[in-house]
Amino acid sequence: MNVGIKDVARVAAVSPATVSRVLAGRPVDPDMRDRVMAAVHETGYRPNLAARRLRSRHTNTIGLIVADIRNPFFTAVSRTVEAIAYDRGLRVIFCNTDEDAAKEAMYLQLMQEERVTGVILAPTREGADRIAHVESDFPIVLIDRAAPNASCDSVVIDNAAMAAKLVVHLHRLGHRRIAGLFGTDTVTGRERCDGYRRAMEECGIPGQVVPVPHEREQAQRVIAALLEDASRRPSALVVSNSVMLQSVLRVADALELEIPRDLALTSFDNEPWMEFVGGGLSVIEQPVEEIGRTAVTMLMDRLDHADCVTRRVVLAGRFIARGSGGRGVEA
Amino acid sequence: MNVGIKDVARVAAVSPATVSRVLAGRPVDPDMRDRVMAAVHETGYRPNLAARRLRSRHTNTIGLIVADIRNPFFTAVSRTVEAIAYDRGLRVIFCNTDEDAAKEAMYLQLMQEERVTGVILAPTREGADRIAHVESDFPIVLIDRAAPNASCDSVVIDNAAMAAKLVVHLHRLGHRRIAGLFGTDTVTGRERCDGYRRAMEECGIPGQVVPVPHEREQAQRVIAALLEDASRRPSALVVSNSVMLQSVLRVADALELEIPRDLALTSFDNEPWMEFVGGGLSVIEQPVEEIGRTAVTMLMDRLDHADCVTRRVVLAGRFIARGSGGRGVEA
DNA sequence: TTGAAAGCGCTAACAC
DNA sequence: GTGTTAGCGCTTTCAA
Repeated sequence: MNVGIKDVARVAAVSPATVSRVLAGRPVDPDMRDRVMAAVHETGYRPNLAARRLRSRHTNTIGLIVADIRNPFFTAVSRTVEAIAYDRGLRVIFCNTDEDAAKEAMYLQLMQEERVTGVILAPTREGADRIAHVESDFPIVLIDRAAPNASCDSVVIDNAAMAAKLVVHLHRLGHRRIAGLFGTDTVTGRERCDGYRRAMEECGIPGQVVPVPHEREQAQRVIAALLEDASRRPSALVVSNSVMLQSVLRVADALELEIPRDLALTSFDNEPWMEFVGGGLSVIEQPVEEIGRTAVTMLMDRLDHADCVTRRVVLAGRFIARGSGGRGVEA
Repeated sequence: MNVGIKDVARVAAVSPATVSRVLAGRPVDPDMRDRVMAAVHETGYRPNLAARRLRSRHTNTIGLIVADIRNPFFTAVSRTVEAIAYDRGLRVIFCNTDEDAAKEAMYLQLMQEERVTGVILAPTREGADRIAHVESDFPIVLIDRAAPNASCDSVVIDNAAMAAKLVVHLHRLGHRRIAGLFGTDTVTGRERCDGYRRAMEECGIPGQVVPVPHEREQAQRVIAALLEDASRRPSALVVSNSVMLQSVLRVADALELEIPRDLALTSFDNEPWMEFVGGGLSVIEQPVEEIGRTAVTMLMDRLDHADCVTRRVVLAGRFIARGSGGRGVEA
C-alpha cells in the first residue's frame, strides 16, 4: 500500500510524532531531522492531506466561487486570488456557477463539507439576496457583486458612478438616444443600471434600460430586438461587461451597422481587443488585481478578528476614452 | 463542536453505520431512513469530506491543471470539464500554472497529496517532456499539448495540419511574406510551427518563424521588432493563439498599421471579437467542448482499464474564412 | 526535546 | 438489514 508516516518513522528509527514535527517545521534535534528527511526521500513519502485535515481540524483551504468563468474579469481576479493564496500556503477550491443560483447553493454546501477556512464569492443576484440569511461556519467575502446592506465583508467598485461616467461621455459627444444594457440576474447590473438612470436624468434625456439575460443566444435576441428597427434605434449604448459587448457586436455586424457611425459603444471591463473594434471603445477598466488582493486580505483579517464590524471596500474604476471621442485616461 | 454522524445516530435512535448507509443510498428500512433524514435536517448535519475520504480511500476528485487561465481556450475547456465532472459526482481541483514548469510540478505533487483519482493536464513544454519519466499514482490525460510519443492518454487537435491551412489560405490570397508566431514554451507551438514550416515549403516560399514568449510585455517587444521596419515587414501573420493575437494587435495599432491592408492576420482559436477586427479574421476554431468531454471520458475509461494501451485522440479543428479573403467555413 | 497513546469523523468488516 | 468494532493516516495531548 501507500507509504505512511509510520513507515518513515521506522526507516528513520524515530517515532511517528517526530516525523510529524519535522514535517511541520517544529523544533527537532538536527540529527533526527536529517534522518527523517533522508527517510522521506528514500521512501517517497507524500503526506495524506485528508488525514492531516481531519486530525488537525484546519484545512488551510479557501473557496473561490465565481459566476462566469468565461468572463475575463473573473478569470483575472481568480488568477490573482490563486497566486496570492498559494504564496500564503493556502489551497484554493475554484468553482464556476454559470450564473445559476442552484449551483451556487450546492457549491456553498460543498464548502461546508470541505470545512474550508473561508470563501470568496461573486454571487448571483439571487445568491446575493439570500446570503444575508445564510449562516455559514466560515467567513465570506463578496466580490464584484454585493448589495450595500450585505451582511458580509465585500469589495466592489463604484458601479453607479462608473456607469454615469459612460453616460456623460456619450452625452458630451452629442448622443441623446443612449440605451443601457444590464444583466438581469446580477447585483452589478442593478447598480450600473441605477447609475445610468440617474445620469440620464441629470443630462435631461430619457433613459432606455434593456435587461439582458446571461445565456448568449437569448441575449442576442434581446439585443437584436433593440437594434433592428433603424427608426427607433439608439445612437449609443452603455454595456455592462465584455461578454455582453461581444453579443452586441455580433448583432450589430449581422445588421450591418458600422461602429461607431451607426452605433457608439461603451462598456465596462477593458480587454485588449476593445482597442481595435470600432476605432477603439471607451470603457471602464476595473482594478482586477487589487480586487483579488483586497479580497484575500479581507478574508485573512476576518479570520483573525471574527467579530469585527462588516467592511465594504469600494474601489474606483478607471475611465478610458478612446476612438472618435478622443483618447485618454481619467481617474 | 460540529455535529457528526454519531449525533445524528443518537437523535434518530439508530447506529452510526445505519446513518452512513442512508447517506450512501444503500438499502435501509424505510422507517429508519425517514428517521435518519429527519435527524439530519434537525441537526443540520453536514458530512466531513476529509474523514470520508480518509476512511473510504477514494476521493472522487479529479485534478484539472491548465497552463493559462486567461486564455479563453482553456477556460472554455475547463468549464466543460467541470460541468461534466459534477454531473458524474466528481469534484474538480482546478489549478493554473501560468506556463511555469515549477508551479506545474508543485501542483502535480499536490494532486498526489490529495490522492486524486486522476488528472487532466495541459502541460508546459518542460512538463510535457518530463511527464514521460514521471511515475504517478493516478492516471493523467494530457489535453491540447502532448508530444506524439507521450506515455499518457491525450486529446489534441491536428496542429500541424491546421497551421498549414492558415498558410495555404494566406498564400491563395497572394501573400508571399508570411511570418509564423508561436509560443516558445509549448508543445502546441512547436507542432503548429512544424506545420507552418512544411506548408511554406510546399508553397515554395521562405518561412519566418518568430518564437514569442508567454509574458505579455516581452511578447510585444518581440512582435514590435518584427513589424517596425516597414521594408522587412511580413505582409501576413499566422498567430498561435488568441492571447498572442491581442499582443499583435496592440503592436500593430501602435505602429499605425491597418489590418488587413498593411498586415493580414490569421490565428488559432475563435473568439467572438475576432469577427470585428480588421474586417474579420480567418481562424482555426478548436472544438473546446469536445476536447473537455473526451478528456473526462478517457480518464474514466483509464480508471476502469488501467492496463489498456495508451490512446491519443486527435480532433479536427475548423477553418473559418472571414474578411476580404471571403467568408465561409471549411472542415 | 521525544515517544506513547488517543482520537479526528467516518466507512467497512463482521457478526447477528 | 442492523449494530458493533476497528481503523483510515495523521496530529496532538501527555508524560517522561
